[in-house]
Amino acid sequence: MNQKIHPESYDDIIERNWPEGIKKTHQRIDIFKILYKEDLPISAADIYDTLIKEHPSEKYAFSTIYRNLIAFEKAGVVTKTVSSTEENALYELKSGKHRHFIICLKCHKRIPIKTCPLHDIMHDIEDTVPGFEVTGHSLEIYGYCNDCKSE
Amino acid sequence: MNQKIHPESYDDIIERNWPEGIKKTHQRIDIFKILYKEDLPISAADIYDTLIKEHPSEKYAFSTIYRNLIAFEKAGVVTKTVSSTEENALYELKSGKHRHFIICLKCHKRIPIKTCPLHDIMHDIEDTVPGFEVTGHSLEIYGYCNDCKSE
DNA sequence: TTGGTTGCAAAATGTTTGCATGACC
DNA sequence: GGTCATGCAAACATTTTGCAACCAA
Repeated sequence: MNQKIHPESYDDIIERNWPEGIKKTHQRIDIFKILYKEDLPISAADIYDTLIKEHPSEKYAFSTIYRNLIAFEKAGVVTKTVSSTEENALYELKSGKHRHFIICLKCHKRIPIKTCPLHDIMHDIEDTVPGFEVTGHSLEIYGYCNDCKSE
Repeated sequence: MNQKIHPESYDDIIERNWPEGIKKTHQRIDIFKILYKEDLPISAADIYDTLIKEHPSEKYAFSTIYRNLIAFEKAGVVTKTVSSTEENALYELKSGKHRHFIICLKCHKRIPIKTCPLHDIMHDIEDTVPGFEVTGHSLEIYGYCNDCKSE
């Protein structure tokens, strides 16, 4: 979602991706843009910091950020995740593509992996618990990245 | 770890499984027994409730529980997990066996699955990010259990 | 005896909520 | 203009920390 295809203004992008039934306020547009530009899961605090950095004259309340992340999530355009390497929740724009991360336990860098290792075996998993209807999964791979493993 | 092989007192079990370098206090022994008997990941609040139910005359502080869970974790006998279906951390005794759960999104029941779907493909995952040294992973399967899916 | 552990209270953290003001359609 | 969203402050829940009293080794 972060590849530049054509010179296209953010206004157009927002226009095409804006969720149904969510009123456009400048705060919501600002938050949406940050999520769009970031492409990686980020925390509410990250969003707040970016907001005040990009719009020093504006005011933003944490409650606004949280309320809107919840609103975006309910509208189906944002995914919330918790991770053992982070002490607070992370949010990302739902891009359509199913994605997992390989995460460095030292520097907490998150690298998306191209394919889902579980894609071909989801049915087998469902069979392991009779009557259970599987709808999804979460997966994180841990270890040490090239920069951190030497120490 | 919860199968009954021989009549064996908890004292013996504690004795054989007690971590190195951790002083035995009755609080720690009580917490350890609860984790041993429970076998599923439980929260600090669950442990507290069980403690005061099983030992109504004793006093326990949450700080003691948290401090000792951290101590057990550092000593390598307890695993802490965070989950998107729970708003607080869960703790379980490290049983040696690698385990994942299939979790109902409605009733939050956690059912261990017998095998690790990633077991045979961990090397492939490591190859997807050059230079990364994979040490572990977390996986949770979500859906609706037999009792909840009908509604 | 003595250093580690406990209970208590208070602090810290991340997140949510109540409410009056303000902004979007 | 009416309704919904915002900022602020306070509430909230979980977890952490400081400290004096206590207990296990």
